[in-house]
Amino acid sequence: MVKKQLIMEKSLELFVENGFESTSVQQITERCGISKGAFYLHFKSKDELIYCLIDQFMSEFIADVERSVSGDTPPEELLYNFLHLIFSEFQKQANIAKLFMKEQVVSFNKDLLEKMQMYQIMFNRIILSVVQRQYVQTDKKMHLDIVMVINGLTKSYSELIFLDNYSVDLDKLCKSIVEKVSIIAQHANIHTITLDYFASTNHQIQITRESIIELINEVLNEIDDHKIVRESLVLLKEHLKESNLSEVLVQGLLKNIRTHTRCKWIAFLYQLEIEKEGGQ
Amino acid sequence: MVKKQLIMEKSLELFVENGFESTSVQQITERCGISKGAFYLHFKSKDELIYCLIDQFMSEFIADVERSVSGDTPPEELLYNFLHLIFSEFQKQANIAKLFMKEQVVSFNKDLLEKMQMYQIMFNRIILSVVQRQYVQTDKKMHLDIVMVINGLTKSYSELIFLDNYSVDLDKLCKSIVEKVSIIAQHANIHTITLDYFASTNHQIQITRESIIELINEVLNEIDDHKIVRESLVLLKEHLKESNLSEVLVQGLLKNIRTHTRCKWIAFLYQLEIEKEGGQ
DNA sequence: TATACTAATGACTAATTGGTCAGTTGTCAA
DNA sequence: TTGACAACTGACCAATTAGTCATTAGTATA
Repeated sequence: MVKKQLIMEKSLELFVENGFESTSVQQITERCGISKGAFYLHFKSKDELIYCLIDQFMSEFIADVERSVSGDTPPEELLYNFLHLIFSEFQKQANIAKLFMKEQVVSFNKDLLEKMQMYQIMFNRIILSVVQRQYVQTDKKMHLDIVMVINGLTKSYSELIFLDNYSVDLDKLCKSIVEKVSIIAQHANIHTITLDYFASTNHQIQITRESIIELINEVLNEIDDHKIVRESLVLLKEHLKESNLSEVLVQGLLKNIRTHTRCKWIAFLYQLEIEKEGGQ
Repeated sequence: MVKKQLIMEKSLELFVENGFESTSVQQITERCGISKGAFYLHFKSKDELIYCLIDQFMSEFIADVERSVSGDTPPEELLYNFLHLIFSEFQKQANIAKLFMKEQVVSFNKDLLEKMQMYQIMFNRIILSVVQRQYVQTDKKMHLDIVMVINGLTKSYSELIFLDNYSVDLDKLCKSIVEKVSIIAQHANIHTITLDYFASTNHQIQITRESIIELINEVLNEIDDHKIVRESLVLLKEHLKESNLSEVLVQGLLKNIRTHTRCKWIAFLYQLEIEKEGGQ
């Protein structure tokens, strides 16, 4: 399995350097010092590689972001925590962050495109929930515009830092963005986006119990170690079908699996699903 | 020459649909209903096509932007004018605007990359000059951060409107952005970017008299009609070498050529060059 | 009609692409 | 030493690519 990681790392470098389309499998295998056949031992196709690369990063990333602004954070620290996590995660995974900034949606296959869209929506949802909690005083009509401001500032500062290699003090940067957003939340009156935008994009994302079960099965096939994680997953899967566990037990099981990187995404979707059920 | 325009239009469509790398010359010629040979009658290579496409749009775009915030605009309207021009220009040239948002710098050849970088710097300079004039009261240390805010907001709202097809009232949108930026200019205190960033990027852009003369010669070869434009260009070229005209005459000649789309860029660079000279 | 010219064609090439698979290598246990 | 097995190789394939060029079509002038 270590070779698979090697391929992912080296190919990521090449994608950042030359773009996805312009990087050939040949180039990847050369940089890895392996043969072409070895590549196809680990990935069914070049498309699967890019899909893996993005999915692995994004599922973990979104789940981390979600946790950084979870219920037990004081409302006034939400945005700061959110920003800090994003920028430090970008710093840790500089290559894939750059790939996201440079390469855009074009030229990805349909599956990946849909997935990306879903991540985008989830991301916006998280930001919206941050805004709703941190800026309770602000008129709700402004909330979506504030989401746009956060999105825009994050984007332009990210590019400055990671593409232009401008070095800043992370703490100061986050504080400065929080300051700007807070000022706007306090004083701005003109809003341009209405909730129908979110409504129109939200219904596109379909999380079903079946899709989560499928995901769990996938992960169960992949991990062999970690008895606790395996058994928790099995129990959670059971619960999805039969609803045979109390809430507190489910929360415990979710905490069990969240430590495993491959499960963060499942935990996130699971939480969303049971919240949806509870709300109805 | 009408066929060249056809190629540019149709190829632009395809680039937006599939990306630059994934669009083959074959596809372009098919959509145009012409043969492969005909394509290479108008463009030396596929690279030249994309270069033309971007350069033609950008040179005109930047020059228009620059004019929209020129000296005779009341300071309090500068940012509004700037934003309004950008968004309405994007609306007019929706396809190429989308291309810029979707396709990023990767996979372009070196020449084009340098050019793009130059445009980016010019763009930032224009925004900075807007900020400096409209927000004179604001601490200068905040100016670059305000530039970042404008950049970020423009970017995220553009994507919302042009990629997600969210329709908004242009006037209201611009007012809302101006409001946000003004609020930040008034209240924000934490700044994260220092002028050394601009200093470090600015020296990269080298406009020499020779390069302007070269540009003028290029355009002279391309346009046959328009006697006034031709003669103005020749006189301006002379003046670059000999400095034989008074400032007021030069300004008049610049006004003569600015009406011609292919000359807007030259006029812009020329203005920059003579200002540089005057300042020294 | 004959000539001269440009505009346009599309079969062609050489190179590269993603992907395959018969065969080789290395590493175990028996 | 043998045999079984998985990891790995790289020559190979069909498809596609950007770009070329001998040929043809169309048109204006003589």
